[in-house]
Amino acid sequence: MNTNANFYHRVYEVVARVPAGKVVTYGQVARHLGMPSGARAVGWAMRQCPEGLPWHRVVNAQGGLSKGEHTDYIPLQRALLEAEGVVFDLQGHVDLHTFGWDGI
DNA sequence: GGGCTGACTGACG
DNA sequence: ACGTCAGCCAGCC
Repeated sequence: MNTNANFYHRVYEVVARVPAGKVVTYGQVARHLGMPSGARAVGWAMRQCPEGLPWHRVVNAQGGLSKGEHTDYIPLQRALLEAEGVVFDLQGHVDLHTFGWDGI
């Protein structure tokens, strides 16, 4: 197993396994890695923004990048998710009950 | 070794 | 529903 892999590497593994049209939350990924409260650490890993990684499938617990420090990538993420079939509501967030990937 | 920052989350008023 | 505080983990100075 890749248990020896670094924390951020595991994050990329999980995100890369997220199917198109589905989204996962930082806390969900963190929880999967064994850190239920390590959502910030996951966010730090995402901040690296490695190419080839579907970072747009990673959203916050609200179902979107609603508001925060870096909001410039929100419209980009929304465009990418919509291209995969994800639907945003009038509030600008995704329904995690429908598009939330429970295969994690 | 100590402190600060950050693509977060949950709880409280 | 909204604004604010504290907690959490990894990396960097």
